[in-house]
Amino acid sequence: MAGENIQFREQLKKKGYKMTTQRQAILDVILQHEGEHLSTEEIYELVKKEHPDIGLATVYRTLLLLDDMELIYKLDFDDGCNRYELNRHKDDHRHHHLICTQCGGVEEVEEDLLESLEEQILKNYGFIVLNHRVKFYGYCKKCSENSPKKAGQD
Amino acid sequence: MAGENIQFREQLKKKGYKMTTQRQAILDVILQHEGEHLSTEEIYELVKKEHPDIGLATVYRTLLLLDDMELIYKLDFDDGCNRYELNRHKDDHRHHHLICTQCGGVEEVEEDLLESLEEQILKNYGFIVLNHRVKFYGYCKKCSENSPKKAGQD
DNA sequence: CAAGTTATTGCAAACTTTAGCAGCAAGGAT
DNA sequence: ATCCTTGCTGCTAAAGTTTGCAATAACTTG
Repeated sequence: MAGENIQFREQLKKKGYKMTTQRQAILDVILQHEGEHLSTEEIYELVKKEHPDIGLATVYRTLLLLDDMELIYKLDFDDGCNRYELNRHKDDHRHHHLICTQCGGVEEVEEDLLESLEEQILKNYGFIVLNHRVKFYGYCKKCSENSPKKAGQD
Repeated sequence: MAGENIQFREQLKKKGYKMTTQRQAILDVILQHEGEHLSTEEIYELVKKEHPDIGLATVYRTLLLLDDMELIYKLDFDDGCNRYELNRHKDDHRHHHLICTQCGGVEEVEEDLLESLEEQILKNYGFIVLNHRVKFYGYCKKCSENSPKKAGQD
């Protein structure tokens, strides 16, 4: 759990950003609530317990930053607000997400296997791929063993 | 192109909803602009040309409805607004998006090439993939020919 | 085709997220 | 430890999206 903090500091420094008590506090809350899909407002309320003076805008900005750094991952459950989840596989952005449309759970896949696709994209479209975001929707093992329904979306 | 209209009417009836001139007008605009990733505001402006009295909230609600029915798909390009695209290939896997971090432009890739990855996911994780969302971030042809800068993120 | 039922609309207010700005604080250098 | 540069914060306003409600329009039934 301390690993994320150190890594966070290093990534910030590398990009010329600064570590602040607010950012620390927000990351702490996220780490303490690993596994929950907290919304921005929920994170704001939790952070306020220790830091009552923090501004909501700061929470929004920090979450954006953490998402950029891929320390957290923005989820879209179509419930009218942004929700985030801790991303345990830090600097390696080469992983994908499996989103179960039944239970809402999110798993991660280590395999990448997109190199050939990216080469083809460069060849056919002249587009240089620097990064990617891949989400697979379907049924996780548990749910598919129980009761498969119909497909869901982003 | 008329197929979508008939299909839309039938789906509405099946769910006990009603066809209205507003819904018709909004669907028409989307059909007429297939291939563009229109935002809610853009759709609103286009619809207003023929139906000046339509309310913005109606456009929001109708797009939500069309998204529920999977006649359109909501896209998240992180540009601060909802964008939608027509869903031509129902049940079919969809194309990928190339997002230029320099100019913000969005292209589409027709190739899929994810079957082998999805098989591997089923084998290793027991996860049944029904659909996927793939975004590639980088430099489009034009931007990379001009001035390649530094890497961008989601 | 008129009447009744009920979903839908437009408006406005509420809510969520982003942007601009002046003062503040973090990190590096002295 | 102090100064200095520059990013960061909190506030507020604006932009984007959703919700509540009374009036309206669409489908059903007779």
